[in-house]
Amino acid sequence: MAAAAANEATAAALPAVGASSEGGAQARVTDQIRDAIVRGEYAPNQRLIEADLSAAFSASRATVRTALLELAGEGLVERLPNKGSRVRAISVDEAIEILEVRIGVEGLCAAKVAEHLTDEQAAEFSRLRADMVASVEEGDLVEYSRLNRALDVWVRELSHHATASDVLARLHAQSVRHQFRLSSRPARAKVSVLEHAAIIDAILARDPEGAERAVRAHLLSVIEALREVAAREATA
Amino acid sequence: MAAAAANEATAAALPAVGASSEGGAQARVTDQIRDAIVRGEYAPNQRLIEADLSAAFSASRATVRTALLELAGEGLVERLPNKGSRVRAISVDEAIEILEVRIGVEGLCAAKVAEHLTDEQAAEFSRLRADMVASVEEGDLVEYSRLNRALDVWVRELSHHATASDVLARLHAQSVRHQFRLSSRPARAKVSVLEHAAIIDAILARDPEGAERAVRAHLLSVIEALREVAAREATA
DNA sequence: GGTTCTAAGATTGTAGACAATATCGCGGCT
DNA sequence: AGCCGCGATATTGTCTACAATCTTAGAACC
Repeated sequence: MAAAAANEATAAALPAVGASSEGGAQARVTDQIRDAIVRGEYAPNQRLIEADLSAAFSASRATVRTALLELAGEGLVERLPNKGSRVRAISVDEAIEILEVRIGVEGLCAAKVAEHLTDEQAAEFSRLRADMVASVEEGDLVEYSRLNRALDVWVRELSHHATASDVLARLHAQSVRHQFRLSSRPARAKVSVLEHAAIIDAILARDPEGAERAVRAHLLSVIEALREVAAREATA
Repeated sequence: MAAAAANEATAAALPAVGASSEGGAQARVTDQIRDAIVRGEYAPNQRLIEADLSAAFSASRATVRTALLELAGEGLVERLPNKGSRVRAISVDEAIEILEVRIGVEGLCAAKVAEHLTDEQAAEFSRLRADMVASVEEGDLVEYSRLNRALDVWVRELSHHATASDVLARLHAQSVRHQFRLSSRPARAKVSVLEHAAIIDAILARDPEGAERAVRAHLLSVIEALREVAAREATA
């Protein structure tokens, strides 16, 4: 069941890559390795030996190789020429860099959504907003985390901005591990939900610049929180 | 000479991929195909048949295949499962999308540069600014275009922001063809040089927000120009 | 005449073997 | 004892052959 949830999350994060249901050994192995990395089954910096993966997933080395190339393109795997592949480790500094880039790109998406919002979409956003507030009040952090991702995905989708979506999908996939560290802190959720509400409010008000500002404020806050957590961990 | 210039531009745009000088057939073929695409030797949407490329570059099909995977990761090649690869065509709409994303990311880079500017860097930027103005006054469009790219690369480098640099490199590689359409218009250069000067001025003033605004203004202007050119071409 | 089935051709996907390269440990030398 | 070179091993890079899949052309049929 946990595996199914992880699968779902990954599929939602990278819809462009291709349906994971079928399409030959190629896509299957790629998806399996990706899931294993995202779920943490393979640790950061762990070497990914083609022969081992080949045996583990019962596919030829050529297939595994193709999968690794693909994942390298997504930024999940690092390939050192003649030295092999390994799980790319994202340091806290890199995670912050990713968030900084997301400010601009996600801000753009939010602005686009605010600009072209239909009434039905507005209703959906209102509902999502209410659900997020409720989940935090009830202390249901996993539900809140789920809604969180849903908001991200919606904004991406409704922006109808393929380029931005691609960039965000790639960045998001890389920083899944760090997202996780924050999402489990109740105090963090209380702050975060207000910021998310502000984003939705700006979108509902059909205010592109306001949405952009709200996204920026939220991500800056996430950066700050990440810095704090990192500092605390360093001293501990 | 034109070929050498194109080569240089590509190498500068994607320094992370690896030195093109050596490193096995792998990198060589990848670079050759990339150059061929960027230079327009292979037209957009043209099919890239592995066997053909294999013969053309005297490498095995596996090597070509790996190269195509790599290029797909860079967004230059489109891979349709079981149907082959082709040169990815960037429509005007997509080019505009790319520019919109660049607003945020390049703005971030410019802000970072403005924030951490050293005196030597400031001197270099001043010189570049003067050179740009001079090249436009003399009507030397190819020189101006070169300085243009130099400014972009410098800002990326000096931002010390690996994530943003990667994203920008990828986006830039895809839109080379459209850049080209604008750079050859003298009227455009006269406007563009003012905007570039404004960006440099903000950086020299060590004003991060100003730099971000200047970048945004410039790229919005580029978008507008691209729309105009596209509209003119459509009616013609 | 048009449509659909079929078969041949073209092209990609997969597999396994071999070559090239890097890594690591051991023995000899200083 | 420490360092350097050298060989053994592990791993990736490359090649060739074969299988699967898609595309296209032609013939049979309605």
